[in-house]
Amino acid sequence: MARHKEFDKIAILEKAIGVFWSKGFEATTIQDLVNATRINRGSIYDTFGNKARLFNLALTHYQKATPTQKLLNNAKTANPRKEIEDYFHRILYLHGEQGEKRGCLITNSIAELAYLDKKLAAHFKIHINNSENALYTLVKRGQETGDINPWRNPRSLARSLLASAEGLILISKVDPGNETLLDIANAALSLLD
Amino acid sequence: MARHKEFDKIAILEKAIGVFWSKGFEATTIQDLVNATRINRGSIYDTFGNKARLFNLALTHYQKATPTQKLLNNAKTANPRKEIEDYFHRILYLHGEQGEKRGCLITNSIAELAYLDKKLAAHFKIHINNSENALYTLVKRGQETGDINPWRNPRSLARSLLASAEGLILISKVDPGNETLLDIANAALSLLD
DNA sequence: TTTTTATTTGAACAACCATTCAAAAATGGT
DNA sequence: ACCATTTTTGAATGGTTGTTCAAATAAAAA
Repeated sequence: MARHKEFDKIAILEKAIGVFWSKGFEATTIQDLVNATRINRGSIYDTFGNKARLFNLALTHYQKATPTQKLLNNAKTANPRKEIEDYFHRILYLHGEQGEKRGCLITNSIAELAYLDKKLAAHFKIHINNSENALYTLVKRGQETGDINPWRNPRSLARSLLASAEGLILISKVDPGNETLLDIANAALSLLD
Repeated sequence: MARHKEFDKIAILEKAIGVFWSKGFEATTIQDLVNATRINRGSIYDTFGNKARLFNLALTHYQKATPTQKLLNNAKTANPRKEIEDYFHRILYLHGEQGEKRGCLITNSIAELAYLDKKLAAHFKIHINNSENALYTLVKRGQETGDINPWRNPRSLARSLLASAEGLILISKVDPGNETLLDIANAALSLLD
């Protein structure tokens, strides 16, 4: 055995996420990543392969801490209506007035790369499907307990909730007032009544 | 006076739009634009300035042919409910099954560039505000004629319609089934009842 | 036809891109 | 202390980037 790595892979990955999140994949240069991570170019390649692979790892790691991930974790157990409300409130907190103005890394990447990169597109499709299914599970359960309007088609409702969330995140990038984002979230939630 | 230009500026601009639309701003190279337009690099610079200026012109020209532009033109005169329904139907036609899978140039550009380029961000903000205001005008008019649910706040409703449209366009990029996009549009339109 | 002015052309530019690699440095096991 | 193994380092790679420019070309005006 021999020498250990001097840095924490995950800490580096999280710094890389920050760069990709702000600048997008194409606009991010290896030099940007060197500056942000403060490790040598060679170490980046040695540890993460190349820019595309690092981006993939960044995406996957980023995903673990999103409102959507919490939705996935809680879909089968949590209070359905409250969980959907919390989902929107987390999004509002993240992208609202004092939150991020760089949108969501996944949403940004879908817009930038889904048409060009078939492998990434497949990854994004799975992510969107998972989100839809988590919302579907919650809606269905909420309709059974009577907390959610039982007359709406649960699949359609799940899809439109997700679209509202994505639209909200996109619109948050032009920095509208907080009331705008609140209106969007509340209108989406009003579909539960 | 002397020589005329051999090419049609607008025809060239539309070819450039196609490239930016498919690849985004950063991933598009001048060489891509040379290949697509079949005019010389020098002519591109002579006619359009530089990449950033050409992109601006492309955005502005693209905007003139969007569903949103039609909304802006008709907001004060058209049948309010029908115009909003047509807005979503045009989006469905453009981004649905046999439509574009590259999303909307403006939506894509917001995701890619709004956080990085303050000038573009201001441009996008105006565009979003105009869209919201057109929808607001239509909702208000529809509420007066009784075609649209008068109990909903017209400003909130306009905002959520726009968010649904943006979400629909984003989700269309992962190529879901047509029913998914239809569900989103119908749920948004159900807010008018 | 000649002059004048604009467009077209292709080569050239420096800067920057992602990536590679051999040498140097460092550490755990013997 | 020494060896084996890995990480770290910094320079170098070849290709591509956006942009410029002087010369060649073409056409309207004289």
